[in-house]
Amino acid sequence: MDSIIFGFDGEQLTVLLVKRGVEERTWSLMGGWLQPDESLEQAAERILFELTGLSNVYLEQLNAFGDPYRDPIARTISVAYFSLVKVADYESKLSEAHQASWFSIYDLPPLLFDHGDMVDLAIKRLRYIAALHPTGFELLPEKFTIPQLKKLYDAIYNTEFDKRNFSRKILSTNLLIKLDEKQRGFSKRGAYFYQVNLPKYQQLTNSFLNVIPSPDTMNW
Amino acid sequence: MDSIIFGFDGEQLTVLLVKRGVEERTWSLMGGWLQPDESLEQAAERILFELTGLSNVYLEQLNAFGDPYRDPIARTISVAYFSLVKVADYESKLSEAHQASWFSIYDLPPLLFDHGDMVDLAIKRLRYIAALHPTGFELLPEKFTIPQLKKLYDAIYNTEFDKRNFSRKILSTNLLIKLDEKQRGFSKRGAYFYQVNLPKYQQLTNSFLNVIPSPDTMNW
DNA sequence: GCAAAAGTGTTAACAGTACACCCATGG
DNA sequence: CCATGGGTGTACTGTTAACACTTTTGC
Repeated sequence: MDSIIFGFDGEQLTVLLVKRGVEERTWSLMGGWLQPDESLEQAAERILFELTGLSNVYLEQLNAFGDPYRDPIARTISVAYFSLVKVADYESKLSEAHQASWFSIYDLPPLLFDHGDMVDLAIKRLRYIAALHPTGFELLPEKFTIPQLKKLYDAIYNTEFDKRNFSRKILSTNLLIKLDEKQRGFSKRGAYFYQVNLPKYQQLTNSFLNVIPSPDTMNW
Repeated sequence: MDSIIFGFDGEQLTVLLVKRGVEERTWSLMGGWLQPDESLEQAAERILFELTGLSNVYLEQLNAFGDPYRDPIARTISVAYFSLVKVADYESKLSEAHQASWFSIYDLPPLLFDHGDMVDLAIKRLRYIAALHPTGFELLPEKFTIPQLKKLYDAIYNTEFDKRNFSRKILSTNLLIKLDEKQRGFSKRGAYFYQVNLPKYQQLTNSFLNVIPSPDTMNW
């Protein structure tokens, strides 16, 4: 069981890596073993919690990896999960037991076994999901500004979105609630904070894979 | 390892089920065990081949299922694959060793273990994928007509698409090559056969998960 | 008062939707 | 000659995409 943990530091989309193994020379994904009475998802939650102290986090099964030679020592199957965490919540909760560190997805070190493939696939999946559904909030604090959200999407897709179209599109979902408060200290004018309309958002997340096109609405 | 095998009989979207287990009283998905030197995908291909004699088939990992009590006898993890097969190719290749039979997805018998969940998830995934990418061809013979294709999509989504809009959308992908030949015997006028522009299609399939939105092209 | 980021509106092109008629042919 | 399914076109509507100027405020 391995975990691809995504974060966002305000500029870069990042992945959390640890030093693991006997030699502790190479970086790897956070991982662990499935316990006898755990479901896969429970194990993924536990592993995430052990490293970050976080629970109630966006978590999704990515894929099972089972190349017979992926681990040169023993034949193992790994089910990879990926999660989106709010880096601010995490901060110092980072378990001291692991040497863990965030890396930009555009500047990763060599990784153990097939962990590089896992990260690549996770990035693809994240891009895929985030393009179809408004998921970005999962990587931002409770309160965030539209420019922050745009920077996140810029980072995910390594591009630059048009801020006018971007904010129109986001706001048209009616998923964001504008707060009276402004972000201070970053820009002179200050940007309004927003927060997610949680009930509405959760209704959506439950059904990402449930969306059935109505007649003539296929989207090729 | 379990396999959700989809087919299309011209009217209904169907799933291939077998009688398995000691008592052979309940239906189940086709499954098998991973061999020591096989990758997951190789195992899925082998299992599919053993039952249907087919290879070179659309095959995709669905999910790993690992509820601790999914199999009441032993703790097992199952990686489920789903595949789309051309029923016509298959026909009598059906291995006699297994009692196998096609069921409409709208009329399934009770299934072993969590196989019902697997099928449900596979149907969702198929709907999801087919709405975003032109995959339907995988379930039809080499040569097929537009009305056949429309019937397939009607069956997948349990709805009725508008034939004018449907054919315009399909043809606008430029993925279909019109043949000179007409289907005879089914309708009086006869419908033209088409076949897939394979190179173009394969380029696409390789990148279903690679599609990166260009700026301002997110699709919420 | 100016630099830097926030915020907002308009237009043109395109895609999606709804809808109806003619065509070819076997019987 | 008529019933059945095959094939096509058009007008309307909504969405996407491209683009530029004004506002606020810390310094």
